[in-house]
Amino acid sequence: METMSEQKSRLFNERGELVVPKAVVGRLSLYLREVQHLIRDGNETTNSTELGYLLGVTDAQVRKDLAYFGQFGHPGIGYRCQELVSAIKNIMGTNSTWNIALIGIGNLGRALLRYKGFHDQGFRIVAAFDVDDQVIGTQVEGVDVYDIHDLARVVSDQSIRLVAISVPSHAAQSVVDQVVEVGIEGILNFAPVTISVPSQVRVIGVDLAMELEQLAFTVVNRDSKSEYKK
Amino acid sequence: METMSEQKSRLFNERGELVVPKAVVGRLSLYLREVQHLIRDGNETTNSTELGYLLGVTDAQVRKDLAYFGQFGHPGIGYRCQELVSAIKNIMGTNSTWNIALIGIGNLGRALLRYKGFHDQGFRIVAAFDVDDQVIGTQVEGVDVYDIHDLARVVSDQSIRLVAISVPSHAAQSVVDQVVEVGIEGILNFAPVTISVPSQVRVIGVDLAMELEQLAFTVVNRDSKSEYKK
DNA sequence: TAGATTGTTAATCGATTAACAATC
DNA sequence: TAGATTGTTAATCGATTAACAATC
Repeated sequence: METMSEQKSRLFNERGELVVPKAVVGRLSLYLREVQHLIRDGNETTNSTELGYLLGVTDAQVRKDLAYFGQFGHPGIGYRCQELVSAIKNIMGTNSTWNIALIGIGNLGRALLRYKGFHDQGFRIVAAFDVDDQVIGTQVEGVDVYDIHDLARVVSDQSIRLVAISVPSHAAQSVVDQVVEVGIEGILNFAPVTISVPSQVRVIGVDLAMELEQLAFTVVNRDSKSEYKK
Repeated sequence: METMSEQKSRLFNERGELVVPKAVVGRLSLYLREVQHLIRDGNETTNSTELGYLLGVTDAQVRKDLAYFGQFGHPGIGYRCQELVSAIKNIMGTNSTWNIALIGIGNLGRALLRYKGFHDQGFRIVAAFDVDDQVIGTQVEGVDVYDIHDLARVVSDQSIRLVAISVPSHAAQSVVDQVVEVGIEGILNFAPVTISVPSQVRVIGVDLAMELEQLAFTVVNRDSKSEYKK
């Protein structure tokens, strides 16, 4: 591909494999969040030492992480906050808005519908789905609730590529199969079960009980040394 | 410490530092979840190959991960599911129930109060806190809602060591300071901001918008190779 | 210019995998 | 016993850090 952008050629090697360590991708979101806060606080520029301090990593790591994606630092100056935010958003694909479908209007589903944080980062829940006749056809937080059977049509009409799934565990795999069927590319799964998808579909699982478990572990096995600063 | 248990002596080195890689701790919860499912499906034993398949890691890694904490496999047989579950729960500190306080009764807070998944894994939200006079003194999902000023008393009365914080971002640090003040040991932070705590307090942050960002990245930068199986 | 800070290379550190003797 | 599978060592692989020439 001769027309491949410079950015892409940095992210992939000759075999078409993503060459950015997974850990770096995780930190990218954190950089974005911190730089956005710095802007809100009136900062024009920042630098690897400051960002490293905010994230609890070394300055060398900050520079190396960002350098995977191009050269947007300025020697002697640092990183211009606005520039950095828009560069990271470009990399993450959040410079334009993503339409999201939410499946499962239980307590968590409703909380997600009302959650303001998504919008600020370029995500918009534009459709909700459920199996309960009581809610189908109504609106929740201004979002239409559809029968899950209308999935294909709504996904196509609204150009939806990502879904959030907040259905009971026992229903999760069946819902996943349905969203995969209609061509969804990424799934945010809140059901505490492992789901199977074809290799071209991406899944991120959020298991709230598991997070508490991790916390319990770090508290129980706390020691003198490790410092979780920030 | 002569009386230190064998388990503990495996987890810490001579300098009192935790010697288990962070990544292993993350997988421990996943092992627990999968083995519990295997039990539900009627399995008595499992093995490193099966667990590796379920988690998407190698069999060697499963054995090495579990071996950090002791020898609970049986050569020629594998791992007895019940045994493994209770071993992992012991390690994670979830063999007995943890009392949790929830701070911030907004949409997400209410969803957390109603979430059934915590209880199954040994967590119980026993008290909720807010600043809104309308809800203070009432019950939500059978849980008393207190004024945040009663934090010290309730935390002490109910032996609360962990809190979940679901307040608006701008209020998060102030709430954190208050829970630290009353001796809370671990914080699950749902506010999308970095918070500061003294080094003895543990924090895990869950940022829902960030999870969607990660998902968007993997979808946008998808390539032929990487397979996120399961 | 002098001072600051990047991007990148090479060295270090840590985590994963392969292989296999020990064990049931 | 033969077959299966562990726990562990050594080899490999990948990620982090230190150092510094290049640059503003």
